[in-house]
Amino acid sequence: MSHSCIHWFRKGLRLHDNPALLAALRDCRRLYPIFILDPWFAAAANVGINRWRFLVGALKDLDRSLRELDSRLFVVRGKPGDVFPELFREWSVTRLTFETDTEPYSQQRDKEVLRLAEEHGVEVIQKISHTLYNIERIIEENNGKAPLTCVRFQTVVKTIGPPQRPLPSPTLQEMNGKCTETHDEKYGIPTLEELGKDPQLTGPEIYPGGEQEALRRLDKYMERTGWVCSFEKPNTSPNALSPSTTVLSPYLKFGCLSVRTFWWRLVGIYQGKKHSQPPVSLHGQLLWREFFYTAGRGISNFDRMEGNPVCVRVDWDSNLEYLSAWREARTGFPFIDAIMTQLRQEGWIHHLARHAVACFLTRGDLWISWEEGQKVFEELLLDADWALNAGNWQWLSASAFFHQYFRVYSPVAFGKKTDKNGDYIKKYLPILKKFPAEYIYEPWKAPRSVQERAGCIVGKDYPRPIVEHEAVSKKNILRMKAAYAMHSPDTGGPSSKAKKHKAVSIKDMLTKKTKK
DNA sequence: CACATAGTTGGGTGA
DNA sequence: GTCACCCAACTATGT
Repeated sequence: MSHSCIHWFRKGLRLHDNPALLAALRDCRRLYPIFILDPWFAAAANVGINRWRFLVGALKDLDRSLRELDSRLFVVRGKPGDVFPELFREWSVTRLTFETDTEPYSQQRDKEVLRLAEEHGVEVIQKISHTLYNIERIIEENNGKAPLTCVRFQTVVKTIGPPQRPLPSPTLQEMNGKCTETHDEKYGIPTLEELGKDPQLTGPEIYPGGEQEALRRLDKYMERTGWVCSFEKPNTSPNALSPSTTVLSPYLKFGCLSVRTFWWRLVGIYQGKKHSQPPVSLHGQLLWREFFYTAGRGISNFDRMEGNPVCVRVDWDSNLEYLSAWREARTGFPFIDAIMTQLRQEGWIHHLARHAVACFLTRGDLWISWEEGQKVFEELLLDADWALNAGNWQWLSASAFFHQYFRVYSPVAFGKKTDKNGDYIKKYLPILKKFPAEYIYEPWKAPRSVQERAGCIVGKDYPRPIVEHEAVSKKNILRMKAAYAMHSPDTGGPSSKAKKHKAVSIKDMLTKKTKK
């Protein structure tokens, strides 16, 4: 019982399955659970108000749970590099624990903190619990490179074996009497005002942050065992009026929910039953998360086109007018605008809805760089997660992982498959509420008399489409073809393959002829 | 090295 | 409503 410990919460905003927190409690006399908030960084960060609210909710929930265990959360203001030396001295700290984070930003930050800890004679314990696997181990098992296909990824993790089981939360007995300082102001939970956000600007809080809500939500969905066993992602609807999937992603992103807890709960439900398989099953969804975490760790410049070895170089346009129209939900395509409205208001949209708007922004129609889309999602999504965001944007823009660029989502046809009447559009774009179903996806095609009866004139009350989908997408497929011709999968850059490409095309033509 | 195969979730058409 | 097929021809991986 000799240690004075800081447990540093960053992600992993939970008590369940928190190995670093449990490590802090061993031989511990005093425990300081902290969260560091850099007000300068907060003001500059590309984080929308909904995600701030989610974070504040998660911190409040964490503080409440810690109080039940006779402890408290200390929210420390400042930069980690400035804060730690002070705290080490003030609290006579001998040990620092935190969860491993594989993002480049975090790696760099933690490197500096490790140095400071060493300087102050503080022992550091890091534990892996944000991912199912040790991401570095996956890369090692794949000969030092991140796998680029899901099949390969699955093969590699199979050799490692099943993920570790989740650990129990600390008990009152373990925590008791280790927190003697009380505080209200200095280390209190921040308000939205303190973060420079106007709480008036928030909508209804559909997905409140916090571990308690995460576990409640998990329980709610895991009760439906039939649904869980038959879950296949492509068969869920992007435009259901209430989410057709679990919306556990924001809770996984902040670590309010442990991915291992989720994984093993699914194992329990699958046990002895016929169930869907990765990559489309719920287990599959968690493996996709690992897949992109691995890519983010193993591929340099993963959130950019330049210097990113797996990313095809495309001559994207910069078109502020198109970009703003997309971001502000006024492209004139109701399906796209409804999705972008839901994103801004609620902070979550279905995965396939993300596909539709991402394809539209990039290779499908507007020919704008996926990096611009990445920034908008980074701001507005509650579940914005660095590696997943970058990876999925590359996927959808056919820049990496996915290469069948001739498969284009139609901003008109795609939504009709699961919402013929356009109820989803009417929910998020009330101006179109009175449009008859046959015109709801293409209001510009409605005769003037129909528009008048619906009380919505296209071009006045709702925008005309900013591009003509059919014409643009055909042209863009050819532009993708050109980009691929210039791309070398080995070096990333423009390449020697341009020459080789001609020969390949001729060869393809020949084989085609012989086939026929 | 050559070659075959598969790839989480496209759209359109016609049977 | 469901399915097979075509569109045109990509990359990563495995044999």
